[in-house]
Amino acid sequence: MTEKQPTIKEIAKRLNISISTVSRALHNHPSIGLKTKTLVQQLAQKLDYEPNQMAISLQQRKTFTIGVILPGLSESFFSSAISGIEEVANMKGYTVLMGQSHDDIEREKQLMETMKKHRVDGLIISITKNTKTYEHFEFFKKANIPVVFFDRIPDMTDINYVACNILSGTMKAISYLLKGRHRVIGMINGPKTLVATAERRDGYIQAMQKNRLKFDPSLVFNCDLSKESVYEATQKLLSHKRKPTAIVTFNDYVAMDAMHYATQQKICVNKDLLFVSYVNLPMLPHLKFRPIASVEQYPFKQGQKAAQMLVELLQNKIENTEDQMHYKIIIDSDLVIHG
Amino acid sequence: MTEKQPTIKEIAKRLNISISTVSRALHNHPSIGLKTKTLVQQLAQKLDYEPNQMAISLQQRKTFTIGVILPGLSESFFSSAISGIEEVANMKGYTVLMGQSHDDIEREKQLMETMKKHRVDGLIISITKNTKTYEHFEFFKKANIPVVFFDRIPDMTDINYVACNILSGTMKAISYLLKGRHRVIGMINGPKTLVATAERRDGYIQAMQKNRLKFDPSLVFNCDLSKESVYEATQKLLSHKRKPTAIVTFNDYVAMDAMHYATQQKICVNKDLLFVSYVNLPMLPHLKFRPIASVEQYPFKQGQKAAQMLVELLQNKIENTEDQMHYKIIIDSDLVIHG
DNA sequence: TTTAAACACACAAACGTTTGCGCAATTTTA
DNA sequence: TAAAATTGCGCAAACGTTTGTGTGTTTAAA
Repeated sequence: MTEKQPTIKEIAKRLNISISTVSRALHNHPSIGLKTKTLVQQLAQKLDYEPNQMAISLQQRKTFTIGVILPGLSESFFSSAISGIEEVANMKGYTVLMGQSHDDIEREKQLMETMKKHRVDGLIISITKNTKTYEHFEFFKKANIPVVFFDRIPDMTDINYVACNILSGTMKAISYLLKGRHRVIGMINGPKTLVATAERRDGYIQAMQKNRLKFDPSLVFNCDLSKESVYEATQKLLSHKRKPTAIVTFNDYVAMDAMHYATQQKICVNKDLLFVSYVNLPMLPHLKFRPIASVEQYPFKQGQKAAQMLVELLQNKIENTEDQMHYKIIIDSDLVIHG
Repeated sequence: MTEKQPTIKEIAKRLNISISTVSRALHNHPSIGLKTKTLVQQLAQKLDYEPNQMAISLQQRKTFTIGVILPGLSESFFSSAISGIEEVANMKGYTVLMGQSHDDIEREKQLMETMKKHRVDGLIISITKNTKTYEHFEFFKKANIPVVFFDRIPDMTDINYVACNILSGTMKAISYLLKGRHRVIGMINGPKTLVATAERRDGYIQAMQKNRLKFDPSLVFNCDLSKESVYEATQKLLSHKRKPTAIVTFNDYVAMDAMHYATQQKICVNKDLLFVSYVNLPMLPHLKFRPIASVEQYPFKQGQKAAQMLVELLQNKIENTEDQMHYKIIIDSDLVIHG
């Protein structure tokens, strides 16, 4: 019953040959005779031999494991993203060690410790919406293990990241509304800690400038993505002296909450008040009240890109240890109209 | 720049003491003097020393890692589940190695190989909807690494699993409809490979028996969960000689597809035709057409239970290697009425 | 003062691999 | 036929830990 997992030592003993020969035989090393080679391979097969990755990792100082830290898989954005990551990671021979921060900084730090203990070769991380201090990232830098930031990127220089072009996405969203003759457009933006929040704002501003319209900063409110803060922001917009006919929200969840609140206030959503948001949830077409358009950010593709980037960093690392080069990928977003 | 990660050997050298002393000092071993102990710990702190889990795992023949294989994180059921798993796993000091099978058997097998290579201490798996052969699970059994099946469990004896009481959930669902005077109830069931499919059927039968009503097998159709097959099943039900006034579907996604199809056929969903389903997606209240009730399966809780079970197995393993005991947990489901 | 504990530490083996080097036996070349 | 090259394999070190056993001091008991 309690058979131990077979080792190459075991195989060596049974075949009366040395461990090194077994090792080489299993790797098809040219200096091993065909006869012993097949002998070894057959026995290995028979015993269900599977190399011990721990031993290999120790010896090679490489674990073929990448860490992935995301805020939470419950958001479809992130679950798609991790699928993209996993796909290319596995293709390249890496396994993913996963962790969810649940937007808790302490948890984020703790996860990073675990990842370090487990000697992940690299890390992909989408930071907490509250992360303001970045020392825990410095640790990784010092330890010389590459980090790719993903979607939610910190306000640091000298980092690798892949993100979505929120600015242009926002411009598309605003322009779409402007074409629809909307002149008073509210915005429920995200937490100020996120660069994506700033980008939304900038996009709004630039879109207005491009159309030679004046940007009214009193029309944009920040929220922390909680239902309550969304309600509050919505309320403020609804009672604004310039009553908006359309609102751009940080993402679809925010939009849903805002629409809920507006409906309660007897506002006829999608008639008197339009919403445009981000993420473009797959569920959108099935919703009762839905944003009229949503900025698609291609999370799966972003995940793939991030993983590709990391793998590349992992390979370049061997040659140039002193490189100060940093990869930055910004993928395009598109406005998807749901009519 | 390219500083190597510090090791206890490094610490030992700098302090001119032996490796073993450093190791024990870091573990607060009583046989180390207070002076050296603090000396070591301070230096370790200063160097950002983090023990190399690979070396530890090799030495202890234990990785403190558990594998989790799920069909796909895009379904909120599974993303909740993995959150539950991760929560207790982390609490107990384990890290999770994650993989998605995407309902592909080959991928499932491949993932299990990877997990074996990485010497996970245990495995939690929710099998593919197509998995019919079970040899790859035998490997794990032989290797003596515990497996906990989760939600989608194979039709095997001598396994550990946690699942949801689908039978009673179904009975609740059917009873609810019967109370609403529905007498012709259709069922769009899942793939026959899943036990959960059989349980739904049995639940239907038993609920009818309990109410002294005749069960009509011609009212239940199987589908493979794809949109097309759902449409087909719906079509068959709609053209059934006994036209159903309510349909129980395998899960909310199936319900959504079925409702979509029915709507296209000019059926007034939720008036002429009611739906009841399973999973109880968080999005449900926001949908345009939604099942009138859905069986909540508490995926997060199930995940927690599964992880707890695995951890327990991991601990018992030390003492009784020959135990043939198997844990089975069946958690209750509830019918949530959405009115 | 002698003897026995108690203390604080060092040595070395082991976990399962990979890999540079060495060495004998065989084959090829001169 | 002798020298050189090739073939096929073994030895041993190394990766970073943990831990059983040994050993030299100091302290306490007799």
